[in-house]
Amino acid sequence: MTGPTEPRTRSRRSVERPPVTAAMIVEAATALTAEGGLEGWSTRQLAGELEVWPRVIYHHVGDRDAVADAVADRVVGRIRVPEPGLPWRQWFEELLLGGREVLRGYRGVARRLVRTGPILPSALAIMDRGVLVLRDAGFADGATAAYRYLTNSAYLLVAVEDDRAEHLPDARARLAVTLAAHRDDPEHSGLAEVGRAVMGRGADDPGAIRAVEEEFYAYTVARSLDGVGMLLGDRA
Amino acid sequence: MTGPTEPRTRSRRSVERPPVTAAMIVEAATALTAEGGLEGWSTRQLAGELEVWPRVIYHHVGDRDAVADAVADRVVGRIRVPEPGLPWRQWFEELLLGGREVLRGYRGVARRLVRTGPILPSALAIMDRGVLVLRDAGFADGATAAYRYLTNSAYLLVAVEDDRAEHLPDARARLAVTLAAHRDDPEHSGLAEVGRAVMGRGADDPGAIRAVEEEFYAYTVARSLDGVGMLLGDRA
DNA sequence: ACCTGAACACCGTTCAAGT
DNA sequence: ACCTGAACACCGTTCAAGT
Repeated sequence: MTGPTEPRTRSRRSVERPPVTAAMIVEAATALTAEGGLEGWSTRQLAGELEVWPRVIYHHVGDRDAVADAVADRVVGRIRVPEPGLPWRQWFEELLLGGREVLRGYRGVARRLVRTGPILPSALAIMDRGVLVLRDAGFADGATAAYRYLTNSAYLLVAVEDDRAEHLPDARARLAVTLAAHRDDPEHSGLAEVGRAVMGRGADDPGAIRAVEEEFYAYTVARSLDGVGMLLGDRA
Repeated sequence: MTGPTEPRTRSRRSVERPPVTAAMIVEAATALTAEGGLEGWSTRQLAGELEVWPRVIYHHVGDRDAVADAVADRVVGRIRVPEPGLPWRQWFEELLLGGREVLRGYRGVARRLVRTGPILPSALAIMDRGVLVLRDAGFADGATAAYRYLTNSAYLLVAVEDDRAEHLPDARARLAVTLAAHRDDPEHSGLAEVGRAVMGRGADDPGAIRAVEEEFYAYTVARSLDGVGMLLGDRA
């Protein structure tokens, strides 16, 4: 109903401010993503942030999907590509542990990264290096599959972490209650096992939760590296 | 504006039809999910399908999230739990390959399954058996982590397959073009590697695409089983 | 208890002009 | 070329009654 600016001096933006550019739109969208995730803002909010009408977004960048792709590309571009020459296992440990730090700051980008893959130019650049690292390590024809497997494993786990943070802040509590109900239940001794494993940690303290998440992420990366490592005959 | 029925005889549902129940709502939502995925229907469409006003959904089941949870629980309940007594590796191969068949019929459920985990009663029942299988195989305290890792690896991959089917029907073509541009590019020899791997397959034919997806899913399951297997000292 | 209408506060996207 | 207004066709959810 009312325009995007509030004092409504009508020509305020066009007179007092530089014209909006595509870069400014992506910049603002990236900031909104840092706050509420890639699905946490609307095109209308983004337009409001820049004090323009929604139509301007379409003019400079495109629809919501195009803006989201641009944000994802920017964020993935911040992932540091490890030094070439490192042993393949260490190269991927650095990429995947470092990548998580970047991606978790922009919820929803991990999911999009895995979905679109090397369609994002920044993801393509990383893949280029990673496949070479694996080829040099002796994976031969299997380098592409191994690369997809390793990055999928890790970044998909980041995507679930994002999902849980976004949708179910109380899910841990619900789960704890469910599992506690089966603790010492002889009919479901598998669940009792899980219950003991989950309850042992301080499930209340957010710091402890983060530590458990990080531990499971490291576990995931390690198991996946072990899994592809066996293709080389690495039986360490 | 107009009511949910079209002939608009106003009392049609209440006179000619049995009252709507929670089970009917979940049934209809499951059918809509089979058609367009878990995010592919709205509460208003669901109400329209049952020829009632949207408010009725809330009365019997709850909000959109509650309906989606109920659908996910129903779908996960259709996953066949393998025989106990199978070797652990074979038990998980059957669970994860069979689970994919069920989940792919209801796009979006895999993502929700991984996000909510054993909060879904049907997922809890499977976890109960799976953790026991791993404990009996000798994983001891590591059974819970191994269970989460194995099911995450597999079902998260199903979730991306769903995502790609839903959001980017033309993504394969875009990727093929991107990679083809770097084929035989000496500056990006890693990408050339990928290009050769991707182009080798008939990327046009949908049957070939499905076969490639299935092959990568089997690869993922195998590598993840290898990865946790190393924890047992399985160096086959 | 179950359902009807209608409303509230949003979406993404597009049309048709304006400067 | 860039931006304004306004509209179109949707959302999920809730209010206030009706039977």
